[in-house]
Amino acid sequence: MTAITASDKIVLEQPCPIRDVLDRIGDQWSLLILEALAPGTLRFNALMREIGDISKQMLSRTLKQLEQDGFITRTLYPEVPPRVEYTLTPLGLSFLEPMQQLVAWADTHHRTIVAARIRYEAAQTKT
Amino acid sequence: MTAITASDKIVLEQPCPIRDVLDRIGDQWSLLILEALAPGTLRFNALMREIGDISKQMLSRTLKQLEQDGFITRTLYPEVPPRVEYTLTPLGLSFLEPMQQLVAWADTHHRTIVAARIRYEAAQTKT
DNA sequence: ATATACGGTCTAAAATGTAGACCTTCAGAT
DNA sequence: ATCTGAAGGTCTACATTTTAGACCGTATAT
Repeated sequence: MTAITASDKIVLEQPCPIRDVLDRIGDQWSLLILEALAPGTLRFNALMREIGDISKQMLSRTLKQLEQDGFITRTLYPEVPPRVEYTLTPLGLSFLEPMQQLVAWADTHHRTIVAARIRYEAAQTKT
Repeated sequence: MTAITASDKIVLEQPCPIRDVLDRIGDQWSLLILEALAPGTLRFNALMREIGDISKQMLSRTLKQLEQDGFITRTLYPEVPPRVEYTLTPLGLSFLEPMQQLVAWADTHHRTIVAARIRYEAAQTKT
């Protein structure tokens, strides 16, 4: 299911193009990272702070994947201490539009969803 | 991160509404299931066949979560053998629109993504 | 002298996902 | 009469993924 195998080989393409893309961005962190980068370039630790509860390893891995797929660029400034900046590419920027629609939908409907959860829980509890 | 704890209690709401929603639908299977239900009602095993490589357990669990959150309804017809139908609710239907945009984006850009992977791999390979 | 920040990697442990056996009941094939 | 298969799941054991946290090197601030 993942696009990186144990031996770290890149799976270049999967049978279904839709799944190929959704599998990559439909994980726990990708959307959150892209959203964090929407306002502009950020450094590694700034991203960690922005997202709040992601582990370094997952941030590092997910950034690498997003870079592989061309959503972001990684720029290393060989200073000391090193500075690394992550920026959305044109592809990443173009992705923002459908993603913002999703975010807008989430914002509009989350009350309804919370209500559904309460209703569901109530239905389970009785009996 | 998940909305269901080990003791199967429902987490009714999370601090950030966007994450509350994205966490739920941003897993491996939710989008795929909603997409499969877009054309109309489907039964459990029909969904399995439609999606192809989902395990029974994950299908069962994900459907339960989607039902909790009000995206789908589950209707059990107490026949023998039992028939269970899953259908999008109005909320689920309203979600289709932003999701289709995402799918359309994926369809449009997946060639670019595959190209980016090839470029990345080439860049890694040379020493 | 010590602590902190930078951007990670590594390891061990915890959480999550998978495959496949199993359950009940009935219809249809042998 | 017996066996098979399908329905919609659950349960268990195993595999994979994620997490938390130590560690690395250098340099500035205290």
